[in-house]
Amino acid sequence: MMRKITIVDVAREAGVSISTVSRVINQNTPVAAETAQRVWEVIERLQFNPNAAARKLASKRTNTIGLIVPMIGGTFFPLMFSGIERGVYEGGFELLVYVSPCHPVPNRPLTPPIGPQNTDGLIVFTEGMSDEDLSALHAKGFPLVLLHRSSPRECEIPYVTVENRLGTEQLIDHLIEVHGYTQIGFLRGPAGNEDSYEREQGFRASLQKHGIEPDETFFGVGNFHPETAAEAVRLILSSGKRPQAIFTGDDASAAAVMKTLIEMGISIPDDIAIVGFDDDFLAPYLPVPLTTVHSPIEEAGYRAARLLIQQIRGEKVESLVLPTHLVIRRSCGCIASHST
Amino acid sequence: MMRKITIVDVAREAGVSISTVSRVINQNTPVAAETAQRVWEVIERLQFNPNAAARKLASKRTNTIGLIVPMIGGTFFPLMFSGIERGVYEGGFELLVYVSPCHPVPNRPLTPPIGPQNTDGLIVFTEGMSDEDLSALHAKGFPLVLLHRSSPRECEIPYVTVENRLGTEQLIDHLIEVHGYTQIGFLRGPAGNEDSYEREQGFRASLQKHGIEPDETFFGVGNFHPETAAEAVRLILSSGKRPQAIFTGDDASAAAVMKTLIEMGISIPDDIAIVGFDDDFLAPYLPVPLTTVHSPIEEAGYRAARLLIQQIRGEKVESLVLPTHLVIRRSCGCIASHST
DNA sequence: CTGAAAGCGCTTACAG
DNA sequence: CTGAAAGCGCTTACAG
Repeated sequence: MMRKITIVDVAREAGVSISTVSRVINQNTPVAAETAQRVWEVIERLQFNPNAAARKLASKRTNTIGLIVPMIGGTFFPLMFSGIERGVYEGGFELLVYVSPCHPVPNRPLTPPIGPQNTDGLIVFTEGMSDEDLSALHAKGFPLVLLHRSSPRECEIPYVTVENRLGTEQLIDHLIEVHGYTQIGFLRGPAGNEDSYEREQGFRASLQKHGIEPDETFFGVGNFHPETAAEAVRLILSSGKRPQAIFTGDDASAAAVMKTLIEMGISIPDDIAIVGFDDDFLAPYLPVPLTTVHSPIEEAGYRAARLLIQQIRGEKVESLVLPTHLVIRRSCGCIASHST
Repeated sequence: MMRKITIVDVAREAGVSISTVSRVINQNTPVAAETAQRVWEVIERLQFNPNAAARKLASKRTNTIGLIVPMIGGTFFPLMFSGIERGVYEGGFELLVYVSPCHPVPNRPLTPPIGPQNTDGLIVFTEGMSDEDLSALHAKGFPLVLLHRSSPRECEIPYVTVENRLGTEQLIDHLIEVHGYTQIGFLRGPAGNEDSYEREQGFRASLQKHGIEPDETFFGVGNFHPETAAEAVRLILSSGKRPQAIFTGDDASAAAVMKTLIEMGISIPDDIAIVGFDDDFLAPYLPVPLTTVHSPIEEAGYRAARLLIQQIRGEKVESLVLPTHLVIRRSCGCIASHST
C-alpha cells in the first residue's frame, strides 16, 4: 500500500492552507471560487480521499448510522435493507450493520460492536436490543429509531411500524363477509413479538365485530417459522375439529402450511382457506396464489432512516404507522382473474 | 448527550497513565495483573467505551471490513449476509455495508462510500464494483475478496465461488440418465453473470457427454428474475416445440415458471420437469417440490470474510470453490419419499 | 475569504 | 512493567 495522500499534500500542491482545503471539501464556509476550483483539481489529480476516522474525531460526528438486526432469515430482509440504505446514503451517512446473535457467542467483547462510540444514531429492528439497553441509550440522549417495534413503556423512542391490526382485521373481515367463514384458525408469532400481538388483536376485533366467538382450539403457535407453523396446523387438525380458514401469521409460514395440507390431501381453498401477511414476493407463486396483507417493508426501512437522520440533526420527529392493504388472490376462495 | 467518558477519565480514576489504560484495553503489552484489574474495574464503573475514530486514527487500522453488494432482491441475501457477519465479528472486525445502486444516483459523492479511507479491506459481491475499480484498488495493495465472482483477467484477486459448473452438470446428468430426457431447456442469467455462464457450461458438458445435440430453440433468457423467466418459457413454448425438462437458472425463477406452466394447464413433472439452482428455503414449498442444486451460501459468505481477514493480517490466501450437491425432490419426476 | 494553531481521543515508539 | 510525549489527519473557533 503506497503512502496515503493527506490533506497536507493537497494543500501544498494547491498552494493554500489545510484549513482552506477542508473548507472546500466540506462546503460549509465561503471560499473564493477560483481557489475552490484549484483545490478540486488537485484533489482529483491526487485522488485524495479524506481519512474518515480523522474527520470523525475532529468533527465529533461519526456520520454513520448503525443498524441492529437479530439473526433472521426471511425474504423481507433485502427489501427492508434496501429501504434503509436508500435513506442513509440520501442523507450522506454511512451504515454500520450489526446482526445480534440469537444465542450468546463466546469471546464477544462486552461492548456491543455498534453504539455511541462509532455511530450518531441507531435503527433497531424488532428484538435486536433489550428494553433496558434501549432505555439506557435513550436516557443519554442518543438518537434511536425502532423498526417494526414500538417504544418500551418507560420512555418515548420514535418508531416505524405498519398497520398490523387494521390489516389483519380487513383480511379476516373478507373471510367472514365474502366467504362466510366463521371457524378461523390463527397462528401466533414468537412470544412477545409485537407484530404478532397486533395481528391477533385485529383478528379478534374482526371476529367480535361479527359476533363470532373465538375457538381456542383454532389457535396455534407458528413463530413466523415455516416448519413450526406446519406442525401447529397438524396439531390443530389432530383435535378432530377442522377450521374453514387459517391465518398463518406470515407468508413464509403460509407456504409450509399449504404444503402440509396438500400432502394430507386437503384441498386449498375448498377444504381450508389459507391467508398470510407481508405480501412476500413469493406469495403469487405458492401452490395456490396467496391472499395476504401487503406490508410496505421497503418504505418502512426508508422512513426509519429518515426519522433517525432528522433526530440527529436535532429536528423533532413523529413516530409512523404505515398503512397496509389487502391483496386478494386465490387461497381465500376468490377466483381472481389474474393473480399478481 | 452527557459528556463522553474518555481514556483520561479512566486513567485519573485508576491512578495510572493513559498509556497504561490503553495497554490494558488492547492487551498487546504486559501490564501488572493488579494494575490491569484496577483499570478494568474503573472501565466497568465508568462504562468507558473507547472512541472508535480515535483508535482508528492513532493505530492506522480501521478494524472495519467493507461489503459491497449490488441492489438485489432474492432470498439468499440474508444467508450470505449472516455468514459474512459471522466471519467478520469472529475476527474482531466491524462491517460497513454499501449497496451499490443499479442506476446512477443524483448527488452521490465522487468517492464511493466505502474504500481504503474507512476500511481495511473489501468483500465485493458479484457485480458490485467494476473491473477497473477492482484492479485499481488491488494495484495499490488494498485487501480484496470477491464473492460469487472470479478475478478480472488483469490481476489475481482472491475469490470465493461455488461449483456452478459441476453442480449443474450433475443435475442435468440426473435428468438424462434417470429420466431419459433429451430435450432440455436452459434459462440464462443476466448477461455477463458468471454463475450463469458456468451453469451453462455444466449444462452443455452434460449434454455432450451423452451425445445430445443442444437445441437452440430451448435456450431462453431468465435473468435470474422470476417474471422474466416465466416470459422466456412462454416464448420457448410458442415455438411449437416442447422441452421435456427446463433448467430455470435459479430457484426463484423456478417458482414463477411453475406458476406459468400450471396456469397453461401443463403438468409438472409429467408434461415438463422443472429444475433450479440454489436450494432456496422455499424450494420444498413450491407447487411441486423442487429438484435443485444446493449452494452453500452462508458458508461462502463466512469464508469470504475469513479470507479477507487473513489477507489483512498479511497471510497468504488461496481462492476457494465450494462444493455443491444435487437435491432431489419431485419436480424432476422422482417420487421422493419425503421432500425437505 | 484565508491562515495559524489548538484540539479531537486515542496508540506507540522511546526511555526508564 | 510504566509514563511522558509525539503524532495519527482532520475540523473549527479565532484573528485578520
